[in-house]
Amino acid sequence: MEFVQRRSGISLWRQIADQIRIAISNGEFEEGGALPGELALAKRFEVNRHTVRSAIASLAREGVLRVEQGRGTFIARHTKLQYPIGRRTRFSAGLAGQIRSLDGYLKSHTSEGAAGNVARGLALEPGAQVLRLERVSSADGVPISRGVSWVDAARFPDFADRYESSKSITAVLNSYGIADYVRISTRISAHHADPATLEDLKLSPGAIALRTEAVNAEVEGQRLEYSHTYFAADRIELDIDHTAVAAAL
Amino acid sequence: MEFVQRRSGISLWRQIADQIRIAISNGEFEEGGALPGELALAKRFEVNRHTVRSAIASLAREGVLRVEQGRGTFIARHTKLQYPIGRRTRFSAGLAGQIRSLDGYLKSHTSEGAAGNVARGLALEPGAQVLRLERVSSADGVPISRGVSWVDAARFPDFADRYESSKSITAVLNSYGIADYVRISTRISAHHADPATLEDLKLSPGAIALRTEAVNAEVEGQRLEYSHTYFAADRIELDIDHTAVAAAL
DNA sequence: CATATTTGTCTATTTATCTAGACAATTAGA
DNA sequence: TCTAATTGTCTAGATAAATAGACAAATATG
Repeated sequence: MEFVQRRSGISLWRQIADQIRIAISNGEFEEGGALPGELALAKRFEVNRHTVRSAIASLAREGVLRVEQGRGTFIARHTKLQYPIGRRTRFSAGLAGQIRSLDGYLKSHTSEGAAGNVARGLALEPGAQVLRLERVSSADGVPISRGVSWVDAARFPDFADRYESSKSITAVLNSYGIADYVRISTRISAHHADPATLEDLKLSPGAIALRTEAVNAEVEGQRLEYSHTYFAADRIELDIDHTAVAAAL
Repeated sequence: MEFVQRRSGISLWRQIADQIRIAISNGEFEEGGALPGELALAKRFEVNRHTVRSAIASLAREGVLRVEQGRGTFIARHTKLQYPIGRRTRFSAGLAGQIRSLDGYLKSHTSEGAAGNVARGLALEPGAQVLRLERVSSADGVPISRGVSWVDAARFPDFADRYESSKSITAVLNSYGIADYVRISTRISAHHADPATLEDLKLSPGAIALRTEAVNAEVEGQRLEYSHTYFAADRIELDIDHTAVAAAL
């Protein structure tokens, strides 16, 4: 937590806010503990006190800091959610115990021809008809992920209707007689969030989206679902337990 | 690729550059294909032509775009490296075939008392003496990751010296008589890169670091190495193959 | 209660970013 | 060779970000 660059396209207050956020996330401050004073921070970053105040104000708006006149500035929120990924990944089960409520809504569902990556993921011919479902999930009222899923339209003709009533991929697959499924592959990347993701996850420009590209299949290998999921990187991290994968077999 | 926000702490040219980068990464343009003209982009983003030019100039400096007066602006680079992660993850082997050369250097090595997370990762008592190695790796001359590894100082007293000559964790472990090891867990998160990472990976402020926190152990479970690795998110993505994990058993 | 320390608010100034317009230089094609 | 379309360069002005300083308001402490 030391330097800021000028003329980089990122305002100084934003760079400072990012560094404070990282420091908190690294555990350099206790939850509920005090941040150094505005004058101390201004000296440390070699900027004006007002610039530090802008950074603090933005973190306070996000709920990361709590400011009290005459007393100081305090760390309000600390931890990220942990989303386990493995052969037995299930969206809702993974976060159980970490949050009080998990809800989501189906934002849109359309039928379309499979693009290259979708066709590859589902092992279909390019152009084959697939259903595209877009959903947004929130934990305790805070949006955490935006997901786009594709399934074979021929095999799951009314997938969207069934999803709308159950709100769970697992339940819908069960209703089609699929008792069990496993994840075949997960590809992870990170990007600056695109406008659609910024809006759905209520993020501000420059925020980071952790993206997973995943394929779920029946135990015998028949492809079921291909998905892109965008997580708000400042609210969640992905936890891959290789031993659990082995045990699950 | 549509909107930019003012007063967000991210300059307009930077937001536009990020969105163009995302569009290229999503495959919306052919490699070698032309970007829309500056006037068209200015209209699309509802900004002045000069603002678009700033965005293009920064992407050209990075080597993402190539600008030719009178002709247009073209996509110069396209693909990201793919770094496989699984129970048998090996740093150097994973990128074989994707790049011509892979080299790294040991930036520092020190001895220190194990902090909480390090002690947990290595299953040692907090405060136990551990070696801390910091290394930077480059593929074809472009830095792609910065890693910090910790090992038990009692068990591997001259780990750093051996690493310096072989430049490979696997080789050093072999030299200690450890023929095989497996990855127990990987935790993945994404952050704005901190100043040290920005410098080591030659990134500009606002760039994204994909971070893995990993534990490697002997097949019988004895902990060997705990590490934090920061990847330049615009140059590489992580590829988790759950089936390969199963096969490796 | 007096004092030091903290955050809050105001004004003014400087610096950086963005807009606006004009015209030059290069290229491709009719 | 002429024209249209592209990127390159320059000047000027408007808007936003950052600096500088003064003082108010709230809090904790001796």
